[in-house]
Amino acid sequence: MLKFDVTKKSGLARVGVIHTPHGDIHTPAFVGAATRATVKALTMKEMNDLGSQAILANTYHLVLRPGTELIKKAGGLAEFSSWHKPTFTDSGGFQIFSLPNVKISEAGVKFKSHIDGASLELSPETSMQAQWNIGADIHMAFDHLAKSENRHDMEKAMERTHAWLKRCKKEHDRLAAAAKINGENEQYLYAVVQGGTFNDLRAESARFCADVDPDGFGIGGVFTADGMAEMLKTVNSILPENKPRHLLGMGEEPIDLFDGAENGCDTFDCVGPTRMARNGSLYTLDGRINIKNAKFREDFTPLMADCDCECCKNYTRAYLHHLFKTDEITAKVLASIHNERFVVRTVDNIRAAIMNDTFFEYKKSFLTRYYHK
RNA sequence: GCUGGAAUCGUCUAGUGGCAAUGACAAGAGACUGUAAAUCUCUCGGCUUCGGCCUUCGUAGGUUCGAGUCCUACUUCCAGCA
Repeated sequence: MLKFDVTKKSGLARVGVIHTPHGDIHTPAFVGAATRATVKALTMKEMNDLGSQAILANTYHLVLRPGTELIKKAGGLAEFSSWHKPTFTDSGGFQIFSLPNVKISEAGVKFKSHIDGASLELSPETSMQAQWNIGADIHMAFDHLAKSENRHDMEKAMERTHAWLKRCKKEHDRLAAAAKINGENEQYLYAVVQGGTFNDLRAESARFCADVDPDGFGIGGVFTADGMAEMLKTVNSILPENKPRHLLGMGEEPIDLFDGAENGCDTFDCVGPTRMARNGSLYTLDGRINIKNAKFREDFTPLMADCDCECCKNYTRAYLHHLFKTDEITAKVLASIHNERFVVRTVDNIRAAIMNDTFFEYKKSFLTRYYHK
């Protein structure tokens, strides 16, 4: 069983430590999105230097390339990618939502590879096997994200997620037993709570997931912050306190990190910060700026005065503007370092604030300044 | 000097009688939340009471209901020949 120590509680918010075979994660923590076993535009050294504690890779993408057997041969995700810290994998369930031409049945899901059109299937069992090959410390159960916000569809997707969760757990336990015999690292399973915007379904899903007794929980299918805090309150009041909770895919907007932590989420992952960075949208304490805007052409100040990242310590807005306008690779590197550092640090600050009982002051001052409210 | 060819929106470019005029780039702005995203969208002659109006395809004339497109002259550039 995954070891998780809660060291401080304040309402639903808490500070804790997740102990994995690749090290500890001090929570709340922001987990870097490393879909294809890399955080786009960044080296693992850069990720390490900017204070990242963990990364999350995607099973679907790694099944396509390079193949999960290869990653197993390399010694697992951490060895393969040279990220010698905790790792997560997402199950591939998100691709049900994001890819076209997906055929879903009780057995599993048929995809067309977006690379060469080849037919591909994932099921609870094959996703678990793939994730064990990849060898991340923490796996997500293979879940069904509904595309529709229609209650009937949402309920169906939730029920399927629950049925699949039982199969995930069974397969995971089987693989865990085999790994134990072989003396391999333990790997852990998070159940994924679904239910969309319907809090009664969310509550039902939370109870179901808790009963399956996984190592922790993912909270999935959240696409806007509207009603999120209330939903998390519902879910996290039901989930057992002694297991970690991961808010899947949220963190592009700082308010989501605050609302998430306040309502009992321990880890976050989001592609937003690095994607924003590659597209020139950069975080500052006064809100996001588009560094490509003409007004930054002769702005010789740092991107963000109070930032301790490699980018802000060494370069000006005018230089970043120039790198973006000339489409230099370094533009994306520096921007990614900054945005990733910004969210990692924000969540680190949230952790410290919960610890010091200053969370609400910090939240208020941060959000007031960031959103100009 | 002669003979061809060419001049179009910041740049390159489409256009061979109905055109404010094609495409790309550049420029300006916006979007992005478990990454089919180093991606995508919009604007890009001026004015507008959003119906239009005005000014535009090297310059000046001409033919025509109508000219970026045809004719004449000129200017500039390119190629070949001297």
